[in-house]
Amino acid sequence: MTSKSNTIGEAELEIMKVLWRAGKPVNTQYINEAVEEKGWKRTTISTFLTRLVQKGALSCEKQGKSYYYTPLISQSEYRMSQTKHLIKSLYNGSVKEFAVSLFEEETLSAGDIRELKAIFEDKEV
Amino acid sequence: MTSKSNTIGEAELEIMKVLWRAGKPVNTQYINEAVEEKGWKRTTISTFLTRLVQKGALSCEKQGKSYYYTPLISQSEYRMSQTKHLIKSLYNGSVKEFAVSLFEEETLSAGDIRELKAIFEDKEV
DNA sequence: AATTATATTCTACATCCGTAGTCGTATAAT
DNA sequence: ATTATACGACTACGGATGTAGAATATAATT
Repeated sequence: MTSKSNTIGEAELEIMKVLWRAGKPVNTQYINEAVEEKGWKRTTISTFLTRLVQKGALSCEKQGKSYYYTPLISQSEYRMSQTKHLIKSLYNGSVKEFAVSLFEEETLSAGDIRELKAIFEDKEV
Repeated sequence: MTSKSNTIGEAELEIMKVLWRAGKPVNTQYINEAVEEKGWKRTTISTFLTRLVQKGALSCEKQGKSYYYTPLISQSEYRMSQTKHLIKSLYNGSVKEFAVSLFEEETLSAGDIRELKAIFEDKEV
């Protein structure tokens, strides 16, 4: 048991996305600027960072004067885990049900589906 | 503002699933039996039901002595909304990115992918 | 060094969710 | 009529999360 809650909240996720996009360790200032449009106070962002570090989602390291943050969970790992969780919790773990649903329900637009179809057909498995 | 939190929790979702599976209004007793393996106390289930009604996810109606519950959100609606949310929040809203990721990352097994491929190829869009 | 600007920590609070105890009432059994 | 049951309402509580003020530490500037 990792004992980590491992749950990244919606707001916290926005921070992770900044880090993933950056692709390199960045400092608080960078993050602050990157999420400026969210209208969060500095201390709010700070709280998120602290909690993410506590959760083991980020590591931070002091370089020079400020802290630099690095994701310990990669975007693809996170995507995977969330997608799996969705399929498990809503589709009885059946990928097939999931796929069928992508079609049958209007989850996706016709364009989306054409796109998907193309991708799948191209792919050699 | 809908003022509804609209967020159905993990445990609450289990109740919804029972209702969806039932396909008809069922009473508390039925629900209690259906989720017996969860080991929840009676009052816990009661709380979930109350909250789900408050959230507008269920309606309840007294018939005879007990309440009968009916989902106000269908399983497919819920599946859709969750899937969309996932794609939006993790894949920049791009279905393409999502699909690519289903392949590239090891989200799905080779078998899963073959299955998907088959489904998509069969489908006329 | 003293002052000012800036960053980080600590503390706080409301809400949501999982979980459940208690109480009152309605129903059934004795 | 009394007692045992079953069920729904109300209350509670801890942890997670979103949000941020206050206090403190650190760095920059005069």
